[in-house]
Amino acid sequence: MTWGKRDSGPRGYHHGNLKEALVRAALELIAEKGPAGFTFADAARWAGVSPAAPYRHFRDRDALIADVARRGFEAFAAALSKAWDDGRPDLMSAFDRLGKAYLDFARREPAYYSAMFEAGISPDADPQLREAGDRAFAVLRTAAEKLVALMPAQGRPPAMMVALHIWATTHGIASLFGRGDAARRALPMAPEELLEAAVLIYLRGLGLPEGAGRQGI
Amino acid sequence: MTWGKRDSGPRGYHHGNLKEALVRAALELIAEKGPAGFTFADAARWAGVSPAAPYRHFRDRDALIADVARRGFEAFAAALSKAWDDGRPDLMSAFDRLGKAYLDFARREPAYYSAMFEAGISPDADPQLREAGDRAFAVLRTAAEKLVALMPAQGRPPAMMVALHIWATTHGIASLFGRGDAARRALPMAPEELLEAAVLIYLRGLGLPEGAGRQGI
DNA sequence: TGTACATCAGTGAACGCGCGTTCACTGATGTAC
DNA sequence: TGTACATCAGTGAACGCGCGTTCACTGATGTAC
Repeated sequence: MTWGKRDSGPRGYHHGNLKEALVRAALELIAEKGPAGFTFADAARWAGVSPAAPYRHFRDRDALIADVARRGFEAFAAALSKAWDDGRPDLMSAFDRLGKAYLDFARREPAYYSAMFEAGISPDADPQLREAGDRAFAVLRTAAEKLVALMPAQGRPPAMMVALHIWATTHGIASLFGRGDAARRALPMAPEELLEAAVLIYLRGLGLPEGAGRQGI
Repeated sequence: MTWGKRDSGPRGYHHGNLKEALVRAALELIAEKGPAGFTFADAARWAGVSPAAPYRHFRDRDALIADVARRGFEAFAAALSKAWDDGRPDLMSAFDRLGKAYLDFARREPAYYSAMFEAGISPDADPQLREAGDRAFAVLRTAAEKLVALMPAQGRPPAMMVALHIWATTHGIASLFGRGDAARRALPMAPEELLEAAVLIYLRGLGLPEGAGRQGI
């Protein structure tokens, strides 16, 4: 993707799409310097616009970041949803894809991921933000439900708990090892392998019958 | 703890312990406003000293944060080590204590935890920082080794991997749910319970004989 | 189809502010003899 | 024990800078008739 500052041909007095441009500026700048390392004025400069212009679209810097986070959650939910694909062709491989999609998103979109989880904005600040976040989590939760349903009815663990376990482990791996930035720990294996092994062990621990959820079973 | 700005009696021209005071100031301010939300000048003001004074002790703001992170890792290693207590009286309860100590540290010392994991400073920047970090991780790793040693020799998983799994899960829970600050997700159970359940399931999945590592076995 | 007008989305200059950093300085402390 | 001197750890004033924010303004766009 090559979002230039002026890639949409000649512009006049009006930018035409400043709101979008500011969001892109924020993403660029967060990716470059971290969520705390960019300013409102920076974003305006990046978009090629006067420092007063952003105020037409966002109340302040936090509102801009919140909007970035919201979009991030939406993209995240879409990516997870696509990977999960309703559990096709079989639960286990869908589950595997889901984890990889999670790590992939964190690595490919570190700016979104930062805005979503590390920028210190509360999900309760904005209902739309919260909804988008909930929608992303709902994918994990649905997957956990399908998985739990494979198990014998008695002794089934709560799907919510399973979803939270998977989320925490994946988020932990992503934030400790799975990012492009420096400040990340080195690993003796790929984050994807680490995650896959963790999930396999965990699911075995849940008592999921070996081979359950595999195609043909 | 009540670290006042001038709690050590009357001071003269010399502060006497400015380096320590600056570290405390950083902790206070990080806890208040996040790792990005404090400035060198802020720290000086907090310590009751002119804005030029900190330069006698730290090259710049990053050096101060790195020092805070190093001390954090040292305190962290000590806390984990104490909780682990060489696996006494039995491995499973020591393991349980270890996880709780981890979460407890993240909650009780959010400023340290932020500086260690979220301030964006690379562990490679400073050898002492790296060593302190390694020492903390070594506790987890030792615990994982002892645990793995309980298993039959063939099919033993690598202790390193087990340590990384536990670390990632615990870090994930701590950073998603286990902190005092806002911007954290709500949970239908205590982070400690969530972690304990995750570890139990995981260990079962590793094929650890039920009851192994319990006292009397 | 033209035209008058309202609204929208930018400008650019200005402001007060706090930050990081440097500098010559000075009071306090430690040490050699 | 006293004194001269070196070193240490602060001061305080100053600088240039970029930020956030406001303001009256103006060019561009949309719409009623």
